[in-house]
Amino acid sequence: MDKNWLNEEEMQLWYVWKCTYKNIFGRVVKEMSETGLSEEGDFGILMRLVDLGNGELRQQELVESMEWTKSRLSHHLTRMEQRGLVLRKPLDTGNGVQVIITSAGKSAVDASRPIYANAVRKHFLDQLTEQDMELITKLAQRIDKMPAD
Amino acid sequence: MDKNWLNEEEMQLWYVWKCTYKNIFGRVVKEMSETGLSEEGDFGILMRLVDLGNGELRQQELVESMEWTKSRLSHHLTRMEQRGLVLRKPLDTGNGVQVIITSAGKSAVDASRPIYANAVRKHFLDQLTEQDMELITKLAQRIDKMPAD
DNA sequence: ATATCGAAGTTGACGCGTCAACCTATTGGT
DNA sequence: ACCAATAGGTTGACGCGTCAACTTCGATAT
Repeated sequence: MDKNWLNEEEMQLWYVWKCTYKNIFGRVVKEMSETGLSEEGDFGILMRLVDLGNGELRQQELVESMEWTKSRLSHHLTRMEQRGLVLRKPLDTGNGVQVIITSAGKSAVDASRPIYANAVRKHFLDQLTEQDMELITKLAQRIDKMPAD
Repeated sequence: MDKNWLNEEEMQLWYVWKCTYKNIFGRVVKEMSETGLSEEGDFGILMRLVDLGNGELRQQELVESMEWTKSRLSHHLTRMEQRGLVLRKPLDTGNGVQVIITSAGKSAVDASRPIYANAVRKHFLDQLTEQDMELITKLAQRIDKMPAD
């Protein structure tokens, strides 16, 4: 009963939680890989461009909506630009950069959407009972409320 | 009701789940950072060396126990060796490498254990209801049973 | 002995994230 | 008009993971 160590069960629960997350997320990522787009980055960005901005958004808006750092986004956009998924255009009205989806980007996100939806359903949503969903929502609220310290 | 898209609630639940994980894990990682050891890698390896092997283990045993690839472990050990946390010695009995914790490694893991325990409790265990724990356990079983495809 | 095969590790290249430093417009105060 | 501060982005270095290619050392069969 050492207060300074985790006992077997505590360790186990922590471990199981991490594994479960990684399994689910890993499976979704794996199914997404056939689309050539990554789940968090590529797909997240392209989807936002289309759904929120009808094809284009300011870089700053993307940063806020994704809760990424500007650095991370900048790096990622550079890579996506090289792959021909988006292009960047300096705003004429002063500071700022407009991110615009290319036709290749549009095709990619269109093709990926059903695959994404299926993967998330199959590996996550379909595995949850109604009660599970409620618990997850409540847990999320509790965690959100906690100071990150 | 497009079967090929995720609707608002589905999207939301998936998002919330990912955020919750990242929040919890991120907070634990952050508290660990003051120890100079990473949670998954450094601490996981050192802890296993001590608890499973009384200070040393074969690289292959580490690989199995951590469920890492040998490549990942090799890279990580190279970095840890450079930091003076472990050292590697070729086995005289043929193939294989023995990983041995250094005194610096031992001190580091000793000092980190309580910090780790506190962080996991504070940000994870203490936030869970009995019901949540059950959810996690049951979900894990369901997920494990599923073929990864 | 020899050829083969598999187990154990290493290596290099690449994509991803973070961090700190930096650049350059715009804005607000005096 | 001028100076400082801030907002918006970029860049370079570094650690981390993955993947594929490669080495090296047994074990096993012939």
